[in-house]
Amino acid sequence: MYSQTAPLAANSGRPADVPALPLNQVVLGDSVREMAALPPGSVDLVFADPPYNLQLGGELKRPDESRVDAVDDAWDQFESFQAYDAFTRAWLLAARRALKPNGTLFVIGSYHNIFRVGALMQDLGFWILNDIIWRKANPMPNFRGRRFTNAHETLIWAARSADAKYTFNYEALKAGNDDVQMRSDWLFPLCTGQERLKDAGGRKLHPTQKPEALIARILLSATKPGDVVLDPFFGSGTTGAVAKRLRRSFIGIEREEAYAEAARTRIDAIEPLSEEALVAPPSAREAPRVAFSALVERGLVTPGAELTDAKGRFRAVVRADGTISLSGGQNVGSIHRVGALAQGAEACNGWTFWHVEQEGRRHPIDVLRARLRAEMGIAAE
Amino acid sequence: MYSQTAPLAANSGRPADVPALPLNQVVLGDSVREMAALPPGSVDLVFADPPYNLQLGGELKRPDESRVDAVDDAWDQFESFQAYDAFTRAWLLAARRALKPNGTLFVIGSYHNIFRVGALMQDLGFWILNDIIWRKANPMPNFRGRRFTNAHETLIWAARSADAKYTFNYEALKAGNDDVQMRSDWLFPLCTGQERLKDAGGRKLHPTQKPEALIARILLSATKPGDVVLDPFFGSGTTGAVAKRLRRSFIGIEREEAYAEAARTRIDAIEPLSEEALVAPPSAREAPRVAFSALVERGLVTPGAELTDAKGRFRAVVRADGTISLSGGQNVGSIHRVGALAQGAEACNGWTFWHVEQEGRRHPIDVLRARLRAEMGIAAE
DNA sequence: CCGAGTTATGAATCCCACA
DNA sequence: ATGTGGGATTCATAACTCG
Repeated sequence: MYSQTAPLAANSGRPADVPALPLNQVVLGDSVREMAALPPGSVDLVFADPPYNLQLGGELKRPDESRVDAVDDAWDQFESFQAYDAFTRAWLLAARRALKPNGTLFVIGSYHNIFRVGALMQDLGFWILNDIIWRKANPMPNFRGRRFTNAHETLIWAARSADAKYTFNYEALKAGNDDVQMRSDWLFPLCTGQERLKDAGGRKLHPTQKPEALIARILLSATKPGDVVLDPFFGSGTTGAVAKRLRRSFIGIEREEAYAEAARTRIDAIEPLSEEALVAPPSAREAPRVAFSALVERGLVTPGAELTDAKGRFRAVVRADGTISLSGGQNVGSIHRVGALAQGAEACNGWTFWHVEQEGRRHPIDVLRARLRAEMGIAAE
Repeated sequence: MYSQTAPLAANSGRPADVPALPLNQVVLGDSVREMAALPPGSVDLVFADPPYNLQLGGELKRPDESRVDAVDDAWDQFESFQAYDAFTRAWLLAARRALKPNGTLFVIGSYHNIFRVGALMQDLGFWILNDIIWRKANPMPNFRGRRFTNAHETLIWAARSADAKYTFNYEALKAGNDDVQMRSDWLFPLCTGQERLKDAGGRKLHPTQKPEALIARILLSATKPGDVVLDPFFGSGTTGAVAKRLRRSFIGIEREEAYAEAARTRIDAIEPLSEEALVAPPSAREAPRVAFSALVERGLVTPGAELTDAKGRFRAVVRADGTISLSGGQNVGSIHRVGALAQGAEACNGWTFWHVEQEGRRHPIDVLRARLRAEMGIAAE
């Protein structure tokens, strides 16, 4: 198919009764059955993005009355937790069989399914190395204001067994991360824009296409060039596209012909990176965003403290939850809103409007924010 | 102990055979037994930081450090996990019994135990609302360089059942977060420095003392002042200290006398915040209902007045009974229904959709409602 | 061509008081 | 318990429109 460092080695020297690996192919079929057809102990990494079993109720609308396009596909419907567990157990066992003794497994999921998956992994003897958080830079908001914005997904990284000598490219990751260790929380945007595959009607081809950057981080962390990556829920083929670009081999299993075909076309168009390009590029850092409540929580401002504007005309009291209340009224809200209310303005930057008196001097609360940012330093991203 | 909004109410009016709540006390004893001794349906929130390295009858090893022969490996793990699951199931059931029907539960854990806890919670009927990531600003590095820096812990927030009407202080959290929704990833530093309790020898008193800021975020999110918070693994008493400061009641259960005693001393020294620093900011949801007809009756809008949408595309006339009629048709109904009809939408918030022109300016009728609410508020005093 | 304004959308377990 | 209807609710990003 395309030049690889070691694809042939993976198939050479096998006995006549052991099937060949379908390297760099999209296999149409059931995950468990097709994994069972692979030679045991033959893949270096499994990346699995199984159905999440979302259990959605009715339809959900945005405040502007537009309808949220829910994941209501048949493949995400399970009768019960018991049925989901049986499904999970079956594919985990098949994946474990396909893994080399020193291979590792990544699974991604949400709170709907990840706890069940993780517990079953432990039951089956997988050895968890890390849980990893994909922090979404641009998650969908919670439209009804009834929960925290669901702004992350969870990955579990596990070795086939506790004593495995697994691959972890520690030095490369650290070098690409401004020379500090790669943490267990990763920040990436959703897969949108040009990267998102569209069908003939211009609609998204697959409801849950993952960003290539996320898969790239995984392959760069836990595989070497030429390694074999198995994805039993191939979908739109992101794993294959990234594997080809990073000069890894892949095996994709996908049940739906439409997805499999789209994935083949997608992967064919990929040009593998040059050998020397396969070093992790340094990641850029962002200015940390700090909320006023963080200042209160951290004790840089104490609840009950008084805020004033620069000239001392308006006064407000800091509350424990990070809101403030305007003196002489019952107006309570954010530093920005209350600042706007005080002035009768439509908007206000509370960070520069409000001041605190500390150590005999009055200074804007923005100074405290700067101090907190400095304290948080590297970790804030 | 200290002034609370409602501690007495929680114990009043109970039948003679129902035990009193040990409010604002540290109970020395076993979590499951002491929770079973509480009256059922009596607490608003449970915060649990369960151990994951229990030595149950010598059977259970630390999940992350057990080094056993490969031969016994799987069996031993199974035994260990089974014991841990039994322990988890027992305390989750006891906590569920102690919770009010609309109460919620927070559990914190790491990849060693959180998957088992989460799966069991689902099995027992808890309804997961969010999983929340505590991102550590200053995590301990991975010294061996064999894994990602373990830079977070996971919290699970769950209601007692799927149909519960749980407390979530959405508006306050948003206002304290620069007016954007609070996300599921929270950044806090570890508990260090002055906050960290020390024993007589100057060593840390408790191995897993949580930062007060983390607990404060939880209580401010999911409880009201005066609510009862139960912590079955009280340890150094962080939950009690934060509850007292935020004027919530607490019940702490701790097995080890040394921790219980240290917690009591710690909590006694806490001074509750002022009421002003804690009163909930007004939320639109909880604002007193004002009917549009009340505006007409009070003369803030006169019958016959014309309403338009923001851009003047739709017009309606106000009727004496508080209904409106769409111009150019015979549609009559509430401001909401007619607004929906005008746009061909399923629903519409008439308060923000319809505008009136008064004193030469066009503003939403919600402004008039706010004015009436203010008048009523003054009249009520 | 550029900038401002508008529209579209993403793995979502998303209301609640009252009759 | 079930149905009805008032009315509360969104953030980041990309694409598109228009002047």
